[in-house]
Amino acid sequence: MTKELPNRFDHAQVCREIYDAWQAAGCFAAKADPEKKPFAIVIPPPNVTGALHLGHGLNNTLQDVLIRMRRMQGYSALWMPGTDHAGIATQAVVERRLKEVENKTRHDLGRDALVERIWNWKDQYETRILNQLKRMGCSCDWDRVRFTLDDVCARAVRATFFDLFGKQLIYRGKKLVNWDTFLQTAVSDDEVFHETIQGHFWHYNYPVIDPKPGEPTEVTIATTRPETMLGDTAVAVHPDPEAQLEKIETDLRQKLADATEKERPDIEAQIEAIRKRRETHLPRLIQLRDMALDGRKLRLPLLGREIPLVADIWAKPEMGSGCVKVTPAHDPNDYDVAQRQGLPMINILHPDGTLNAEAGTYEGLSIKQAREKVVADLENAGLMVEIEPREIELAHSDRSKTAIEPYLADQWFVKMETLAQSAMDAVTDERVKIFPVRYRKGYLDWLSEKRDWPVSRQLWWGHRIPIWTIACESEAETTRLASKLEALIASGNANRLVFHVGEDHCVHACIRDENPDLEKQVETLGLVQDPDVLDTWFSSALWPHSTLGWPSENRDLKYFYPTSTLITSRDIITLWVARMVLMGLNNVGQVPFHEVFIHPKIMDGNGETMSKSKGNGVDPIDVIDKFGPDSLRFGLAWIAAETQDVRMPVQFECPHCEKLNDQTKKNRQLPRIECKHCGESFSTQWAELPEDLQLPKAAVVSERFEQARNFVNKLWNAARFAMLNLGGTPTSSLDVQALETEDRWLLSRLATVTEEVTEALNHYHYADAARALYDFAWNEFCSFYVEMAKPRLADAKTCGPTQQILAHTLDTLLRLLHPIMPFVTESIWGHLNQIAPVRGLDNPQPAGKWLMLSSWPESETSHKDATIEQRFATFQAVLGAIREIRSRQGITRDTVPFAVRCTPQVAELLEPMKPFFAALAMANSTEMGPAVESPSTAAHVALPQWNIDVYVDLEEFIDVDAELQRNSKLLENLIKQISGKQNKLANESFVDRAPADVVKRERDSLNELKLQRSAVEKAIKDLESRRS
RNA sequence: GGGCGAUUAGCUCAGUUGGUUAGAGCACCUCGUUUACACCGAGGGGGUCGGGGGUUCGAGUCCCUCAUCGCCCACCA
Repeated sequence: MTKELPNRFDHAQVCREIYDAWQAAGCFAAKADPEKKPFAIVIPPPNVTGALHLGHGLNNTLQDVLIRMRRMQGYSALWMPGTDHAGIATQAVVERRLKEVENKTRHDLGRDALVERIWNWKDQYETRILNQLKRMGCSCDWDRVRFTLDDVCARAVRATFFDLFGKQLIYRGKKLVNWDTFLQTAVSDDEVFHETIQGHFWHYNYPVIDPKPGEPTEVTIATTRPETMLGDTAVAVHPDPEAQLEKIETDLRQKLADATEKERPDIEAQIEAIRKRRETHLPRLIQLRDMALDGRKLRLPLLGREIPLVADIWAKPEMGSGCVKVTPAHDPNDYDVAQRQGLPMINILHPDGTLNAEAGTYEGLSIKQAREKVVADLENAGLMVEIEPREIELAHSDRSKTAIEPYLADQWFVKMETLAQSAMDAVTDERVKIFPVRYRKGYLDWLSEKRDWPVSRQLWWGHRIPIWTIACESEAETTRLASKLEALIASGNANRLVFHVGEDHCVHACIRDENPDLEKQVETLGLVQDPDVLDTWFSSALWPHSTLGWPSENRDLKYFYPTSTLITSRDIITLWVARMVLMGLNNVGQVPFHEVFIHPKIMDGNGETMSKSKGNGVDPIDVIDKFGPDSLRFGLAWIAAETQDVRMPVQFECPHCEKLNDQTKKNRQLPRIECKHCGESFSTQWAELPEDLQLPKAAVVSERFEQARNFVNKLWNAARFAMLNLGGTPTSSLDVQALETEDRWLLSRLATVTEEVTEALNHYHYADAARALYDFAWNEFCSFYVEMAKPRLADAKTCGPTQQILAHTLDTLLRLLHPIMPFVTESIWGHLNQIAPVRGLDNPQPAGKWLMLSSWPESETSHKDATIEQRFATFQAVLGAIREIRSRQGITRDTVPFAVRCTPQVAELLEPMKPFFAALAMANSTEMGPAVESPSTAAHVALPQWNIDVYVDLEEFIDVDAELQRNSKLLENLIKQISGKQNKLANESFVDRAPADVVKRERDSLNELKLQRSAVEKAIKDLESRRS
């Protein structure tokens, strides 16, 4: 059977079979096993908005590597899978699709029908996402798949809301929200992006009502949004402009004192501007301030409303006219002013962005229309002073790509004071450790602001807020209703219903679990359920315990919670990680996880983050199809170092010639591209026209995975070699100390690598683990041991131990590589089990059926032997020297004689390696030892760090000129190094102050270099005499 | 404006507490199809470690500064 093994690992064929077999054998199932220690990871639930890209590929690879290692280490390892409903993002995608395909809005469909559509979308993408994870080899416990909107998570959400509401940690308040007029919902700050557009700065006047003699008759203000003046409720001036200007000047002077030469002119100009302003503006500002304190009013243009002039610190005397209009319902800062000054707040917008009745004659206009009309009317009224072009940053909704309007709305908030503090404490006292540690700061800073968390969203897709509200007419009615609700609570609903009386006689009742009867009774009293849903992060925050069944007490929750590690990306440390910590503490009383690992982000070739909308995202499936899942995983682990993000240039794979075309900013959004190699056209994800869709579509991949693919193949072929040679492997115990140098070297290295890999993975140093394994497997196991094993396997006397060591090393290597490359290792394991089922050195044992369930290797520290490793390194160096000479001299087929000048100890050590010089470098040793001198026909390589000279006697092969040239270069280099070291050692302070061992090392090194120099000089002399 | 990070070979990145001649993969050059592997093997070329200053016997590594780039937070009448 082994002869039939193909010379390439057929991932397309094999991986599915292996994955299905693992699943059928129950390898992924995690049980609360009291005999084992628990180890749990909850997946950061991917959004069901779309398919996974390479960033998710990295995230999930790292989780799977860890969970597989822990499983092998004997933990009861749970990887909890699931997806996130991603509230606004998913609703926006579905609504956009609805608009594009059917030209309908959500209002045409209605709430239930839209939500049903979104569920369909979710089903489709959840299936796709879970399938992507499976193709990647993720060993999640698939029987436990959760969705943040499913019944289990819903119970947790309602229990949490009920609890917080009962503790008065959830309250209702007004807040200016970012209003998306297209989706007609509030969007969070994180879902807003800013775009610089060319706009204007309009300066116009507000007339003063009944100005006294000497007083200004009007106040000039400036705005980029003139239409909002319809909602103005005041104009503000600074309460103490003189002191404020003085303070600014003082600060600037301070800055000037510390400034560099380069900064000075700029600061000086600023100081000058402030001084000038004191002359030009200050008297008038003081006058206005006095008028404000006097309670004077202004006439709001166009609408004619009287509005007060107020003194408030928001107005900056150093800017513009020094006065600012106040529109509390449509500007966050103005909102603060209104709070301070007790001003009314006038909302001038309908939810769809058109103006409402407050706008008077402007009612019904869109914002754009209103702006044009307001500007025109101001000009007609002769109030416009100046229109100044200006670049402005305009807020846009990330979801609908339309402009954001600040909008005053009733919202539910979570009080953060105590919750945030608890989450800060958990990190400060290291109950939760964050790696790399630098991310702690951002976490703590964000939480320390303790800003209340607005949790309501005006959406249809999400957890409906479990609050029923009624606005009563009077105090008396409120009291009556309260007693009815109390009676309802007393009738056996104590843990199910709670209510609070809010402002304006509003009564809010919260129902804990889904309970149609109770809901009906509450609704009979006239209360109506809040139409809003919760912020998606509310349910995500519960993920570590809600997925384990909280609030119901159960074995799994007890056993697996707190979970062990959270592996995620840095952009959601605050939004998600911090909130999980505080919710976990509030609900369960314990942190949700002990450690958090923040991994790098994957950027495209231009250093931009990958995203679907930019068209630079890579579907892991494309990479898997081309390179195989093991290559994807190894390639990702290889780059997962902790310092920084990684650029991964992306290519289109031409479906005609399979060659790669670079993806650029220019071509990444084109529907069709012409292959630069074969000239044929192919389509991309952006294809829409029928003629484009006809074309074959290009997979988007990155050549970064070629290295990993080659490594998989290398391992596969090393295993193939083993298969061909391991028939009849002995199963007796081996005395390791009695083995040959190369055996002990390999076992020593294996012990070291085992330790390094284990240690690296324990500290999330994935790249280190991948590199250690790559180097060992390729350079040491394949390039040396396997090559050296060939002659030994052919000899009946040495065959047995060699087979045993080969089998054992391959066995251990497979275990170590398995978490990173599960498929190819499991496949090889199956073959190995047929040819050499019993493996080991000291009391060999039959191997288990599944590699994935076998044990993680322990480092055999007794095998570690620094002397042996040193000796072997000497051998490698001499071998390298011979190979270098052969290559330089262009000798390809002939066997050459060589001699080595070295200490007697080295000679003794090299003696048994003689056959390997023949096998690995086609070279026969003539002489080794201190007495060896350069033959006149020799090419020479010096190994200063070993105090060795290697001579290859080339006789008629020698290319004298080439050799001379090389030796001169060598000599030059040696002289440079010698003089460097001599200078160093001549430096008294170095000799005095540097540690003795460092100085000694330098001295020894210098002596060796000098020996080398004379050897090279002699070689040159010989060569020259030969030439002449 | 505040914070964090980055700048090392043509490209993408490593470089552990400061200490021999700074590494890897890809790309490049030369040679080679010996029965695991051409997705291979052997060898090679290529770096003033972003600029400047400092600490130190000694700096890619520590400190200051400048430049460029990226991310996060705040703000932007």
